[in-house]
Amino acid sequence: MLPSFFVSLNHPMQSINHHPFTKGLLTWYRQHARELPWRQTQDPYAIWLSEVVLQQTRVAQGLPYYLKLLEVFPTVESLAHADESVLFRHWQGLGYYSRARNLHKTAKLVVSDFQGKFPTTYDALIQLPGVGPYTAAAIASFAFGEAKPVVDGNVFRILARYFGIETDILHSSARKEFTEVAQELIPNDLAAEFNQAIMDFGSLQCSPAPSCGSCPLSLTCFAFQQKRISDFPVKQKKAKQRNRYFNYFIVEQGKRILIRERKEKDIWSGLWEFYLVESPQVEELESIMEMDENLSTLLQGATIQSLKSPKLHILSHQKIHCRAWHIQVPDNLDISMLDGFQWIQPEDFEKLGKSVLLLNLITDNLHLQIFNDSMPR
DNA sequence: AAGCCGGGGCG
DNA sequence: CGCCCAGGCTT
Repeated sequence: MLPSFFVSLNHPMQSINHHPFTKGLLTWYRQHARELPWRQTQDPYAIWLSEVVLQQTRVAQGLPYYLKLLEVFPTVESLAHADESVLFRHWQGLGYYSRARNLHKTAKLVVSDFQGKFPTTYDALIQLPGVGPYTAAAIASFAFGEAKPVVDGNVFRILARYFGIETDILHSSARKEFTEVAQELIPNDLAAEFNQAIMDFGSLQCSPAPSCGSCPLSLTCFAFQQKRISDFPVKQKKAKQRNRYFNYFIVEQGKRILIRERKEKDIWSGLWEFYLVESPQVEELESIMEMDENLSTLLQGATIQSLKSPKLHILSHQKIHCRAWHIQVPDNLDISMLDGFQWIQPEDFEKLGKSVLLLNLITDNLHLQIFNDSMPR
């Protein structure tokens, strides 16, 4: 849904789109258009080739590959009849190699099922292997003038800023919403130009670090007017789930246990925990001891037994793989206080804040003498 | 809905 | 050097 100042078109066949965004964009493009080789042709084969090469690929990186591929495979027939290994040889270094496989598939398909002529509509193009919503819209508009808007990262960014669209662009519903907005903006008689324009505008003017000072659309741009340029597009921080391996040691001497407060800039800061050794992966006890000098010292003359523990603790952005051991240090062993650690009576430890992982660990091991009657269930 | 595929550019 | 890129396919 466009903001209210958008004058909605009454019928879809209207030929001129008067929206200030569209007018400004096209005016800008006529002064700033990049000269790119695939813009000199109407050949759907060359356009398709360029679009596949440019998927997830910067123009500067894809350009030499496009030129070479078009030279080696000037027609869809030549590509269809080529040995796939030859195609891969020329794709080498470009990445995303399934693109090459699908390119060959589609070339053979176009030759065998379509007499070497590419389908001429968005709906037919999107059926081809390696042709998704973006590429189908690009070919349909550039080669056949169909008024389908391309919606890529540039378009998400530009429309989010200009209209102040708060939708998370990583959300599954975002493509539909942004496509609907773009569909209302694209002029039926200038679809190809509009699509080329919005790509160049995203690359040259409304880039991730935009040049608003020289932008002809800034006067009507929501993000610029609100001084909220950095707020758009809204994009959920991808909280990559990191695997971490926590090895907890319940170190006991007499009736007391060794604990510390988490103070670093990390999860559970301000909460309390047992002696922890974090390892880069699952490790044998011997390896963990080697990693930690203090632990080696503590273990001299101590009895040790492995504990039941929650195997996996899932946080929004981390997976904690947990193992635990119980260490009983002889009363007569003198342990100089470890830096940052302190001894505590279990009943006092009960009063301190702990992570759910640690609470689960305790609950799983209430049979330990040290926890009897001192910890809540 | 989430994971995977690859390079290069950027701060 | 970690982060980003935002297209299409697979699971």
